[in-house]
Amino acid sequence: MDAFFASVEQASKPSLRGKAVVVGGLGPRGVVATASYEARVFGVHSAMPMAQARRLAPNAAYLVPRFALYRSISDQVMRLLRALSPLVEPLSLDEAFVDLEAGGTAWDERSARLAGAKLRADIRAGTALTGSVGLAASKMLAKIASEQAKPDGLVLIEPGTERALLAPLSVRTLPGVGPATGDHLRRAGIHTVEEIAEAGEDELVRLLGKAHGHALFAMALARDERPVVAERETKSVSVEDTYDVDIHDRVRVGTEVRRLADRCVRRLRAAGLSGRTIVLKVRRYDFSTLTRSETLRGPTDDPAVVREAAARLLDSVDTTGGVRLLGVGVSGLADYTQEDLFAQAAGAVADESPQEETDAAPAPEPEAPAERRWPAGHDVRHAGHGHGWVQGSGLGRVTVRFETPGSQPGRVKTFRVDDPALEPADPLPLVPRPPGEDEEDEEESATAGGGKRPRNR
DNA sequence: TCTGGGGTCCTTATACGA
DNA sequence: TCTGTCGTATAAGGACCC
Repeated sequence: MDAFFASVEQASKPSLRGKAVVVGGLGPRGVVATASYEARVFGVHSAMPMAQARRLAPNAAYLVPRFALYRSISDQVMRLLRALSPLVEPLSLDEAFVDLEAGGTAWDERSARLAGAKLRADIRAGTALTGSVGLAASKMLAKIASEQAKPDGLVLIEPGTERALLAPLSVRTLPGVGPATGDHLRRAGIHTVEEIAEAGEDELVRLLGKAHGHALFAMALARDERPVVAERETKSVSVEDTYDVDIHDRVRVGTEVRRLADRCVRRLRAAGLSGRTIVLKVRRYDFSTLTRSETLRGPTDDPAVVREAAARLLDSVDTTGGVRLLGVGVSGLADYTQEDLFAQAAGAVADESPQEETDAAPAPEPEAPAERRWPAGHDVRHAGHGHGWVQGSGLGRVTVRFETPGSQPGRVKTFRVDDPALEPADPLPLVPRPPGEDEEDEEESATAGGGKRPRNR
């Protein structure tokens, strides 16, 4: 999908169409998740600090991500993909590999182009969004093709042309070559894919190590036999928070770690998993990151056990100077939920207390700041004016634009944050549902994260 | 106002039992 | 009995991806 989060927001908010839209964390330490193509013109891109984005594009619309909505649209698109083949490998909410041959959907260039074109049309009809398609003989090449196809295009790499096509490209186009490996190669005088091939396998292994070296050399020769795998098992579950200001108080650090442990266990249990290894992550004031881990004698999903392990791990960490991020994770997963006697014995019987605080919004209670109660971009309903979305809030006021996916760009009105006529609302479908076709069991209605969740992530 | 959150995989060091 | 070695777990850190 093209600029997925930003495109969803534009589709759901007519006044933002054709405008620079930036979706990401709005706090002092937020980063950009997705920038619309209009915003990219200003140099804004993913992973950029929000502060920098605001300097580059001060007039863009800045919105917090609405994952529940994106997930429901993602599910819709993935369903279209699974109609093409049972072999669908999602990479994220907005990207997936499909083995068209295995699905019997395509067997040559012509049939592949047809399938790709139809898919793009179906996506547009079903979601009002554009998606790009890359068609090729391997995952790596399909991925590169889809990058070239963006936005709103289709690219097919013809068999036999692969190596010539790769040769002049930057090493950074190959999957697995990021900033560090890119620098490494550059210092060795290797800038293009062709130069990787010329360097030879031994040299690459010497430069980058065994796994990476062999893999990269194969990629450079357009050799990639990795199969499309539909179901991948989850290997770890973790949660982490970056705090708006560094935490110095050791007691506060302890309570945060406990909260994170509880949240992590809730996710673990929701997935029907338990795990043996508990991991604590600490990012300090200077951005140095360290992890401490401990492996239990058996898998657990007991909040008290995880909490106490995390607390023990914290004991071995120096937090003077302050911490900016804390995280708790569980790995070494077992897919069955087993009450483990050893692990349980390790934790006191002070079991079962973490039933408060739902996974989602961290309790926007009475005196929550306006920005928390009315997050920018979220939908609302006003008794008199109908459906709209929060354009901004603060100082006791909330500004709402009244429009819906199918309407003309709407009007803006401002209310007091405690106006009783105003209440949060669920997102509306981006495409009007054809009458008489209520979607049956898969009813997820683009609402909050309820309902079933994909087995992974 | 520098730098999110959720993952995966690899490398290196160390400990330990056969 | 002593010593080296081999394979496997564990722990910590890094790179990468979306």
